[in-house]
Amino acid sequence: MDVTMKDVAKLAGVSLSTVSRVLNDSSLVREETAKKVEKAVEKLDYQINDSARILRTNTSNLIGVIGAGMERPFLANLLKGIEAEARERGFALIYGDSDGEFEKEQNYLNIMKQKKIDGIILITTNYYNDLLSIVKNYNIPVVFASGYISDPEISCVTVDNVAAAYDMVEFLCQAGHRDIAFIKGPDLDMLASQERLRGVKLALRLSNIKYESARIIEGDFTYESGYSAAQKILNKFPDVTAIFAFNDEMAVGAIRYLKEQGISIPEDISVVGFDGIDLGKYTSPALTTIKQSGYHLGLKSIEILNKIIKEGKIEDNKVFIPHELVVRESTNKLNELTTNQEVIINNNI
Amino acid sequence: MDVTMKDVAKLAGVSLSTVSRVLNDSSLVREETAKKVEKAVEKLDYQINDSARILRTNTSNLIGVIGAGMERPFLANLLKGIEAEARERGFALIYGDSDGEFEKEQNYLNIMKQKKIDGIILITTNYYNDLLSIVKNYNIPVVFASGYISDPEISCVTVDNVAAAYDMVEFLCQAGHRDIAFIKGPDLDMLASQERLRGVKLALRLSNIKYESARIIEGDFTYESGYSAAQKILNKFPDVTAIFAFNDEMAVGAIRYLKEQGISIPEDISVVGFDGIDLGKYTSPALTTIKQSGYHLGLKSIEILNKIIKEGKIEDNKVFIPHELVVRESTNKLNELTTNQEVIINNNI
DNA sequence: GAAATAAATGAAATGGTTTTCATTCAACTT
DNA sequence: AAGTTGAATGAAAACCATTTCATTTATTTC
Repeated sequence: MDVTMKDVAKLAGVSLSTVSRVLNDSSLVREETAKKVEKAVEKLDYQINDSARILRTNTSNLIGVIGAGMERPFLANLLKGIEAEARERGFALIYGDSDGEFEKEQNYLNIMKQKKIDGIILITTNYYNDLLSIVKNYNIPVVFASGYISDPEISCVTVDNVAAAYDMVEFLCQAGHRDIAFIKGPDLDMLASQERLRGVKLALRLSNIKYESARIIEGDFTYESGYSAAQKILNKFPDVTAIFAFNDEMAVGAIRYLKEQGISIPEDISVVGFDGIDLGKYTSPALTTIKQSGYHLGLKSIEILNKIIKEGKIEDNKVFIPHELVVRESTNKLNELTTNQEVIINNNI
Repeated sequence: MDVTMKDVAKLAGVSLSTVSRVLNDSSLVREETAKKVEKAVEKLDYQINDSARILRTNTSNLIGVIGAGMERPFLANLLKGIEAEARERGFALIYGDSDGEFEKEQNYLNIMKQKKIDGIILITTNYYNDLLSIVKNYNIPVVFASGYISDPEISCVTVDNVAAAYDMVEFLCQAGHRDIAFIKGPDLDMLASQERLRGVKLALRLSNIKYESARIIEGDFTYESGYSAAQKILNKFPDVTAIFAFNDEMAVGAIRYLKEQGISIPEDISVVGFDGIDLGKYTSPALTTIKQSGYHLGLKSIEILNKIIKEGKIEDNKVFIPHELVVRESTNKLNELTTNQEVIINNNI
C-alpha cells in the first residue's frame, strides 16, 4: 500500500542499502547514484516508515513531556516554549498531564518508554523522589523544569525561586510592610513552593521580622484558592498590610475577595504575585509580581535535554533562568500614595 | 538488552505465537498456559516494543493534535480535556502548535502520518481549506474542534458560535444597547470569528439595528489586542455603549483601557466577552460572557474521534457543545443601576 | 474404540528499515 | 601487467512483534 524503500530502490535501479545511505546522507554514495535515488524518492513521494526506523535504531526523535496542571497560564507558555524548540531541533512531542497523580505519572512514563522516547521533560512537583528514582532506573535523559533538584546526576532548569521570593519580600519590607501573609502552593508541591518559602524566611530574618507559619496559607495555584485564602487571611490577621501569593492567579483571586470586602488595593493592603503572566498587566490594579518567562524556560529545557541526548551528558546541569521584580499598581509604600508607573528591578543572574 | 517476547516464550516454555496471543488476550489459549505466560511476563518485567507492534499492525494508539495558540486559557483547557479523555481510552497524544502557520501544520501532519497516528484533532482555523484537502488525502480519521465545517465528510465539534453570539447581542439589545462595537479575532480566522459575526448580524437585524462593518475591529485574541482595539473604538465611536469582544482576554484588555480613560464599567460602557474562562469571575468588574467548556469540548472531540477510528465512520458528525450566557458585573441595562448577582441564562441544545 | 470435529499450539512469513560484511570495480603503484 | 588499495554497491541479517497456516492434542460422536 504505502511506498517503501524497496519501491524506491527498484525505480532507481539500486539496492535497498544504497537508498538507505542516500536518505541518511552517508557520504559514501556516488553523487550520480544519489541523484537517481533522490529523483525516485521525489517521484514516488516516498515517506519513511518511522516505526521500522525506530525498531532498528532504537531512537525515535520523540521527547516526552509529563506535566501537572499544564492549563495554568505560566505552564501553558512553558509547554509552548518546549514545543517550539523541540520542533526546531527535529523532535516531536508526546505529551501527558498527570494532574500530580503519581500513578498517572508512572503510567505515562511506561508508555513513553515503550515508544522509545529519546528524552523526557518533567514538570511535576509532587512525590518527586519516587518519580525521580524510577526515571533514573529507566536511564532516559531527563530534565526537570519545575524547580531545583539537588541530586547532582539530574539536570534541572528553573527560575531561582529562593532568590526571587527573597527579592519580593525584601521589596515589601523596604516599603515598610511588616505584617505580611503568604499564599503558597499545595502541600504536595515539593519544589517551587518550598523554595519560595525558603526565600521568604531568609528575607524576613534579614528584616528582623519573625516568621510565623500560621501566616502561610495553602492554596493550589487557582484563582479560587487565592480568593478563599484571602478570606482566611482576613479572618485570622485583620492587621495584615501585604499579601504575597505564590502565583499571579492566586493574587488576582485574593484581590477580588479583598475588593468585595471593600478593601482598597493597594491603599489598604498590597498584594503581589509570582510568574508575571500577561494578565497581570491588564487587571485593575495591575499586578506587582516576579516575572519569569515560561516560554524561555521551555526553550532552555529542550536545549539542555538535546545536549544530554546528543553528547551523553552535560557539564553544568543546574540552570537558572532570569527573573525580575515588576512593580505595578497593586503595591505601595506604607503610608504613602501609590505610584502609577511600572518599575522594573532586574535581578538576572 | 531489553526483554523481548522471545525471552518470555522461553521462560514460559511456549512459542512466540502463544505469548503474543496471551498478551492480546485472544481467547484461544488454555487458561493454564496463559497463566504460565503471565507469570513469565511478570517475572521478566516484559514491556512490549511498541515500534515493532506498530510496524506489524499499522495502528499506533497515538492521536495527533495540531493546534494554534494553545497557550490561551480556553484552548489550554481544551487540550487538557483532550488529554484526559485520550488517556482514558488508551491513546497517547502527539502534540504540535502551528501558530497558525500553514507550513508548520503541513510539517506536523507529515510527521504524525509517519508515526502512524490513528487519528487527528485539528484546532486550527487559518487556511483551513488547504489543510482540509490535505487531511482528506491522507485518509486519517479527523475531528475539527475549532468551529463548524460544512464539508459533510468531516466531523467537527464546537460550540454553536452563531447562536451564542446571537444570544449575547440579543441580550445587549434587550438591555437597551444600540451603539455596540465588536472586537473580533484575526482576519485569518475562518471559523469561530466568522461564525460569531454571523450571529451578530442576525441579532442586529432582528433588533432593527444597522450593521456597520466599521464597528468590527480586528483583534488577535490577546489581552493586548483587546486593549488597543478599545482605543480604536473609543476614537472612532465615542458614543458607544457596549463592546462585545469575541473572547474574554480581549474583553479584559478592553476594560483595562477604558478604565485608564476614566470610563466606568458598566455604568458608562458595558463590556462582554466570550468563552467563560475562570478569570472572568475574578476580575473587577466580573465579566459578562458566553460560557462554554473547553474541557468538555476536548472530551467530546476524542469521544467522536474514537468512534470514527473504531467504527470506521459516524452517523452524526456535527456536534455542538452547550453554551450559556453568564451575566456578571460588566454589563447593565441602559439608564439603570447595575445588578450585582450572577444570572445564568441557559441555552443548551 | 475409531472416526470426525474442535481446540490449542507452533513454525514461519511478514512488516520496513539499518547496518555489517562481502563483493565488485575502478584507480593507482611499481 | 600484476598487485594493491580504496571507493561504491549489494546481499543478507537483525530489530521484535503479529498472523496465517499447518500441526498436534483434546473432545465429541456414533
